[in-house]
Amino acid sequence: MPWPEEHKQETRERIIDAAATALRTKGIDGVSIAEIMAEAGLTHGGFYAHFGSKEELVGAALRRASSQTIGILSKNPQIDAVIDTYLSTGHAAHPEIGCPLAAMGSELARTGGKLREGLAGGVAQRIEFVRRLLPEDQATDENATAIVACMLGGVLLARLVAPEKAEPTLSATRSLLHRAF
Amino acid sequence: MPWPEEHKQETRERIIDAAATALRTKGIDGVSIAEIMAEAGLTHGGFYAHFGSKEELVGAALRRASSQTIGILSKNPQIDAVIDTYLSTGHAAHPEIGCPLAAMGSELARTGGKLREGLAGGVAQRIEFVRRLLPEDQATDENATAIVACMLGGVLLARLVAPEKAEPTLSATRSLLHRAF
DNA sequence: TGTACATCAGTGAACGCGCGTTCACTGATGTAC
DNA sequence: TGTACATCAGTGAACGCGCGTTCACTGATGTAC
Repeated sequence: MPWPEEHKQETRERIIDAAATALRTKGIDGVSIAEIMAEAGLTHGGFYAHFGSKEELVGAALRRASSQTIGILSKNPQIDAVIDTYLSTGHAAHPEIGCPLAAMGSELARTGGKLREGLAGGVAQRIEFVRRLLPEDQATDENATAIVACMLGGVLLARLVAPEKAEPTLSATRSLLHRAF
Repeated sequence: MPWPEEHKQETRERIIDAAATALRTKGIDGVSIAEIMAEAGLTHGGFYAHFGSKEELVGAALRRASSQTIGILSKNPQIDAVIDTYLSTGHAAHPEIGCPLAAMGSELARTGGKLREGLAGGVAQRIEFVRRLLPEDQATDENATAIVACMLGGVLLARLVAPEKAEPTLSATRSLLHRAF
């Protein structure tokens, strides 16, 4: 083989990373393949040597972004810390490295096909992650689901209000969740 | 004047209504001016006699959709009823007649300019609406904000999970909010 | 060790297509005589 | 009352443009001798 075995795989990873960032910044329709490839240091023509379609890349980037988010939240595996990290000013201000559901949720809710399936799996994983952090007598699917929903809504709303209202919005949602659990 | 005074205004209203529905169904980038005009029974060429740009129409449609949502929620002006109506299966299943923040939230969070300003106003109105419904000792901006955030997140998450998990997701969020207020 | 070669990751021009926007035109309407 | 007219809401062809996708080609690389 004329090229090092892992070379193509590394390029693929670089494209996925670029896509994971760009998609969360500009949305699925807001970013072009050419833009993502340029970000990865390539030209757009080579794209289809790595992925069958834009949708396939979006799926891979979504999984990557989900893993990153759970990874960050896992650094402090306590329910209060997870709530505070997710509902932090930093997260609200930086969708490009944050939760893909908060960054692209309403677009994702509209998609069908393979994207949809991967999505449901990612959400289930997220809920399970939260459930395991709850005290034993509260560790239900129901409670974990409600927490994930409220965290998601808190960050999304913080991004929708006027900038000076972002932190109060996050704080209000944190208070509600801390009071409830 | 060769045409009845109110004729053009009525056409404009029809376009806004068509846009308010189409945008919530397919998103801002997912729907074209031609599509909206056809839905209103017109051809695309006439669009610019009514609006200066697509963005201007989106702004008008957003205000329309927000009013519709508050209108529906106002039918039962009690906090428990509002929570149950917003977090209902019907709302989750019908974004096209529901809350525009839940239907287009992540796209809207990315917009700038005039759309952004109108948005912040709409959200503030929503929070104020909820605050007035709270019992006097709880009627704070903070509490109302947290409730709006959680309702928004609950519906969005219900649309992201597998269909059979939608109702449990809504129910879990309703429980949390009823317990907290 | 040095060179010719086969491989294939990446390049860049090109393709149809649908979009937002523009504009010359049409034809339904109320008004003036 | 009937007719010619001015108005302007709406039509439909056309425009640039950027998109996802395709494909013939290039050139950097490891291998065989």
